Amino acid sequence: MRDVSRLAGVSRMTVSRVLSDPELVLPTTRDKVFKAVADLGYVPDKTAGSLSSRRTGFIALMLPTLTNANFAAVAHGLTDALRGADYHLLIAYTDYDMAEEERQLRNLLARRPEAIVLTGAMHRRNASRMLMAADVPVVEIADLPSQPIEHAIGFSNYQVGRTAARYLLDRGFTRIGAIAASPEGEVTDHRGEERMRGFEEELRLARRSTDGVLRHGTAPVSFHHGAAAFRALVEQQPDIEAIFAVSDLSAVGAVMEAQRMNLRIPQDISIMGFGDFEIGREINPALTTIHVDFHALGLRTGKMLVDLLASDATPAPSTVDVGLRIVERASVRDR
Amino acid sequence: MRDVSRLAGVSRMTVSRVLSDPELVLPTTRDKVFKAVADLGYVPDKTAGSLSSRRTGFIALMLPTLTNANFAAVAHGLTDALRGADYHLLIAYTDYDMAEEERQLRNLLARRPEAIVLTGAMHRRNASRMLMAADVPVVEIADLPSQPIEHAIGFSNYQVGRTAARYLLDRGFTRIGAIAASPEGEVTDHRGEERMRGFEEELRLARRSTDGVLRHGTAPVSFHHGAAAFRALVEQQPDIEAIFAVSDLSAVGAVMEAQRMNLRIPQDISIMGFGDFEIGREINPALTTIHVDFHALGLRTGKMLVDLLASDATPAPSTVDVGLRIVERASVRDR
DNA sequence: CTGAAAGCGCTTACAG
DNA sequence: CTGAAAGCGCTTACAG
Repeated sequence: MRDVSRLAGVSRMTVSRVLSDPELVLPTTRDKVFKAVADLGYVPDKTAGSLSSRRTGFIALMLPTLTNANFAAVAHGLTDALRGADYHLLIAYTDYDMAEEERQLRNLLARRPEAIVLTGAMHRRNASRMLMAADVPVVEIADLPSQPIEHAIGFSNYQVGRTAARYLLDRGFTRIGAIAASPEGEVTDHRGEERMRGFEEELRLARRSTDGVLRHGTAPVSFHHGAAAFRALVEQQPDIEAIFAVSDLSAVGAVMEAQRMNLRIPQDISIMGFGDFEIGREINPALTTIHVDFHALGLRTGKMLVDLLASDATPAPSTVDVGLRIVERASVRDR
Repeated sequence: MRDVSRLAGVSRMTVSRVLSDPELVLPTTRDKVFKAVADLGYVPDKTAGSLSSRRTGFIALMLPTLTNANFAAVAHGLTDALRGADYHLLIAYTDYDMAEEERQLRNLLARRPEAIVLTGAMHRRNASRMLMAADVPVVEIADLPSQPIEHAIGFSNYQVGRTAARYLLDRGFTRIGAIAASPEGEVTDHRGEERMRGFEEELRLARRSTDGVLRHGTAPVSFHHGAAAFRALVEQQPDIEAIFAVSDLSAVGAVMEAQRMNLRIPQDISIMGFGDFEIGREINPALTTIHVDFHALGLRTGKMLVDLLASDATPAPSTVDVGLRIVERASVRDR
């Protein structure tokens, strides 16, 4: 910046002004500065700017993984909302590991983000404490927590499970099952487990057996996991009629495994998933699923953040349920 | 930090030392400081530290998208290599948009990353200039450029295309096609187009017709894109025997569309893809594809960076070809 | 082993 | 409309 100011023949203060709010400066001065900036290829140092202005322009985003299309959609939505607002996303992912969440959070905090966005509901005691002490807006997304730290935008995974079970019950099935990862593994898919809890609860309320609800293998779920869990379930419960998979990923794997086992979907077994992944629309039969608009969730979070950060007031904590929607396709029939 | 030093009864300098290299400080002093840090929940401000030490600890990573499992694998690999090395990835994605690449690069540069990693080969003039002027190591990944800016770790998409065509020719097919997005769209998939170029070249060298090489629809490719392109190609060239899709995503879409059209894979048409995505292993028939180890690519990049940043010397630019490998599964047969 | 001084490259808050 | 001074929260480079 010193070089720029020398070349333009103005003070460093004037360079700073031209770069942050050109309107404040006389056009002739302004142009000299722009020319010097261009000639030198000068890019201002935001680290110094952040320290000085006490505004880093960082928004921290912590997700379990980037490999999941729905979480990626959240990141895209957030980016879209933030575009033009001059915030930079600081992305971290935990690989579904709570200890890693804590470690990452500390790293993130050291960068002094102006807001923190993370998947909600499950945090270690220490992580929660750090979050509360952070003194910046915290938004928990995706999973709606029973006790939000501050703001929350998401949906209830428990309701996903109940909705799925209700849907299958309404189709007239009586022998209903579900597949998910075992919560005993090295990593736990808390969101999937919540869906299972809701699913089982709805079955119990309908006085149906939960014997077909199978926790199998380790998280995170995948196509392959779904295939293996499906086979295990069908071997255990040969007369099962309808299955809910906690993710479209495992549901698609289940459909593929069914083909290999010469089971017809949905004539022999109905299958539904969760998440409305693109692949579910393309397979044969197309997958019935539960849809949550993750991109919109990210967008909404971003917009809320922009408003929040623009105002001086500290608004009351808010919780927004973005809801969910059953997408009926061909993989579930009426009994 | 001032609060910590007061509480511990030492100078701020001592606090700084305890936090960066505890060995330098007497155990009794050290413990007082640790206690004060814990009591206050103090997290050092890296923005200030960066400015002062002239080391931000940021490594910039710019990718076309986060939604692609292979690019996500690169990011994971990089993270894995950097774990413990106390670097923080600053991730940006361009959505396959060259203008956005330039904009993002400027944002990234303002954060003073200590190294820049980005997908190679295609950059705007301005972006290239900024990269050369950046005065930090630049690593181009995935796509091996003909004229690397500095370091490069990746593979040749042109070779992918040639390898695919060679493989199908060796199986004895004569009526061979390919599907990709049209480069005329709003965004261009340069990598896919390179694969197509290599594919066409190999066909030409074998004196085969390239009439079955179809560019259809807009990038980025997807399951749905593959389904549509496959249908279009088969309608144009009903006697096509074997097809290369520039991505497993479109290849899987093609297999699904074939099922809907009652075409048997591979008895009626053979299909192969690129990228070895998980879904390709699960579908029926399993997909023959070309595999590149993207996680290893990310790992290798990260390790190279750690070495590079640890040494004072400026090593000569290096180019590493990680190669590729055909994975034979059931979707291609011998003619 | 510990601390006082200077400074990183900006912006804030004044002053003129 | 422009500039000189002070300071953001750390680390570097000395000194003792």
